[in-house]
Amino acid sequence: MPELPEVETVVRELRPLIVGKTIDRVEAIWQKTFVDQAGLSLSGQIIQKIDRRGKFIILVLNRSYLIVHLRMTGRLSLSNGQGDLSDLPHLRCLIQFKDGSRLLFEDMRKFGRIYHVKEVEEVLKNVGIDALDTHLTFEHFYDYLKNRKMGVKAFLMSQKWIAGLGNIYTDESLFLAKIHPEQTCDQISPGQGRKLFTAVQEILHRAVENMGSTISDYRDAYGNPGRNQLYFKVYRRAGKPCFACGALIEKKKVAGRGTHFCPQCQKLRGSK
DNA sequence: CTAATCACCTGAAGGC
DNA sequence: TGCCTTCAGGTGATTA
Repeated sequence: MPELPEVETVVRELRPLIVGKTIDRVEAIWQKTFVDQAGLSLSGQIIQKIDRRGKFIILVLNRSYLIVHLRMTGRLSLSNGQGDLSDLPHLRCLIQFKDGSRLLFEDMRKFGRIYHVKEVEEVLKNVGIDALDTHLTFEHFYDYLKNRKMGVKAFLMSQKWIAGLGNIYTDESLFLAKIHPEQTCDQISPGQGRKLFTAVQEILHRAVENMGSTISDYRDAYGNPGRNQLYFKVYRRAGKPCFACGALIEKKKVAGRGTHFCPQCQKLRGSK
């Protein structure tokens, strides 16, 4: 479900709602959802701030961290504590605050996780720089690309170098940059690389402005869907005409995922 | 190092 | 109506 823009939307919405709240207790309704590796109590700790890196949400507490990953169908929302929890069949974890309100984690498919750790790196050690981090320059980006024999879609999706892109925004970025998803990284020229770098930023910024994309499950912290799906150029448009050239959009499995691209605009290139 | 497959889960959609 | 297969905004482990 959520990629960087959806996670960013949730973080921005939750920030004014939960920063400053004191935790009373955490209840795991589905055991596997909550992974406690901190070895200290959550009770009495105050949420100092809420941040994000890639698709991870980081709650900074006094003496430890809660790190949330929504995976495919996870949702976070704040409840005033009055509602009936039995109305929420997919509730997996609940963070009860001293003021009576609570942060709910619902997740139909049970892939999502909430980690309680003493150090952020315990969870994020293999996660690269955030795709919208202002410290990420083109030179930096191209250094990651240039000697890699991996396909560019797999590279963008991996999270290891650049974090935040998932299946939707990878396909949309590659279309905007006119690069074939199976293009090998080391065959991407500096000029193409520059186009890809700016395409990624443009696609992600626009998606954040549109409060993310909703295909079926994603909802923000208020339960609202995003509207960026209205602007997809290739994602889920297989068999439809390309907006740029009219050729039919293709779909094939690349890097293990359903991948959408225009065979005319995004040609595989053999050399630089 | 890179790619492919499976595993983890539930539910929706399409074919017959 | 119902059964069966496939697919889904993700990622981690394991196997070639």
